[in-house]
Amino acid sequence: MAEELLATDGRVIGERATASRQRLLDATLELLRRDGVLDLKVVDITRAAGSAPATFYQYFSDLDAAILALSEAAIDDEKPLVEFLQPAWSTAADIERARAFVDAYGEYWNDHYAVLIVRNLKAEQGDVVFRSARTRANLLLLRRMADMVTVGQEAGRVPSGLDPFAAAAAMMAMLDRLFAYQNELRRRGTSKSAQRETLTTILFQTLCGIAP
Amino acid sequence: MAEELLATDGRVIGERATASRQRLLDATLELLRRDGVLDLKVVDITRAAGSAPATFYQYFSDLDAAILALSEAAIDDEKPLVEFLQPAWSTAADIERARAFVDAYGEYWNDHYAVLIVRNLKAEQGDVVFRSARTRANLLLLRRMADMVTVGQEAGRVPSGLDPFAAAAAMMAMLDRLFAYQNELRRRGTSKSAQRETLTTILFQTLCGIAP
DNA sequence: TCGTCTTTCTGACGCGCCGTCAGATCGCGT
DNA sequence: ACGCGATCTGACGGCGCGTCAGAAAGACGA
Repeated sequence: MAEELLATDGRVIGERATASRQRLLDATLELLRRDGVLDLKVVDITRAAGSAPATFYQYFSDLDAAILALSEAAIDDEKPLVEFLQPAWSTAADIERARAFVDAYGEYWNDHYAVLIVRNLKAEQGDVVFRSARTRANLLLLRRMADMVTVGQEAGRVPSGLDPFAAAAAMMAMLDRLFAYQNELRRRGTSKSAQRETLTTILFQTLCGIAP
Repeated sequence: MAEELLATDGRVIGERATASRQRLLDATLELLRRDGVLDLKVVDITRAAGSAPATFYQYFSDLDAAILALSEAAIDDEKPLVEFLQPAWSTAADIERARAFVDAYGEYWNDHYAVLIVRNLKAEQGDVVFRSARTRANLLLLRRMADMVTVGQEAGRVPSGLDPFAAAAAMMAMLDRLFAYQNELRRRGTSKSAQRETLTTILFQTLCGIAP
């Protein structure tokens, strides 16, 4: 652990510098939450962190580098979610585990939405570095889900027309956007719990092949 | 039709001005495709359109306004998709219509992804204008899908745990990201047709309640 | 306590884009 | 050919970017 953090000039940084770097990251996250990427400015970040603009460039080559660092931090919180997916759901009783997974994913998304939105944007626009960050973040979950589909297919519960990995990706896509439509749903009078229940049902049915 | 287009100062614009405006929109779209939002600059747009920077501001109050105009244009191409959803799929034979819908949606997304990505980003970040644009674009489809779920529930094919509108939103979310994971899928060796088949199956099963 | 060396921070600068305004240019109607 | 509304533009002040040389802050031995 205690990764050897580097400054942009390549030198290993000490304790004080690490603290400064972290203050900059904190400020970046806060402003990203408040203003969104499009209005994110390094001057504002350094103002918020109480340092000079030049300091920012000592630790990050540009804004992207800082956002990427935040993305990497988010990955750590995604990994534990895989626990909900193994062993594979196989009986109707496993619906509880599906519900727990949906809840946990929602919480994860809620904690990190500001960063995840940007990471996904960059990945979709073809940025290789961000794409690889997303892949690294999602691959564990994707693989588990794909395995669940395969298991379900072997048991004859899941339609053989499903490509396991594509189905997993479809479910991730659905979850990734769990909150994208939240306001529309709220306005239509759909409660949060109805939304959660709906996602659970679709997920369970698709991955496990059993309609609750 | 032939909307009365306005300049930023409120006057109705004539033929020549409309052409200029359109040239600016075309350039905006092209650069949006090529560089993404984050690197989109009005100087570049006007350079590409062969006019002075000031001209841009004659027709759009800022970059957002131009992107919004592009979003509105995309809506027209989304509306026809509703035809695939009515009347509601009710028999196993309707799977063909589901497949056609998935294809059509994919094509629609392909034509407009650059704009749609930005529209969704803005909507997710709380921009009211863009959120309303997205709602207007999606509401027809969402309503139809929700109706299909209700019909399926009444026929006892679809789990009653599904909230019709939330399920529709989940399917839209999944489709919205049809291409977000495309590269990951391609790299894993999942063919385009397998992906299409998978989406069709999930969509059909969720909305219609029949596993193909 | 002091001097020196290393680490870390910063003020200031040149550059390029933003958004605005006053005035130039266009082209239609007569 | 002239006049006038419609349309376009060059130029400008302001601001954020990213860089660099050097200042400040600690660490450490004497």
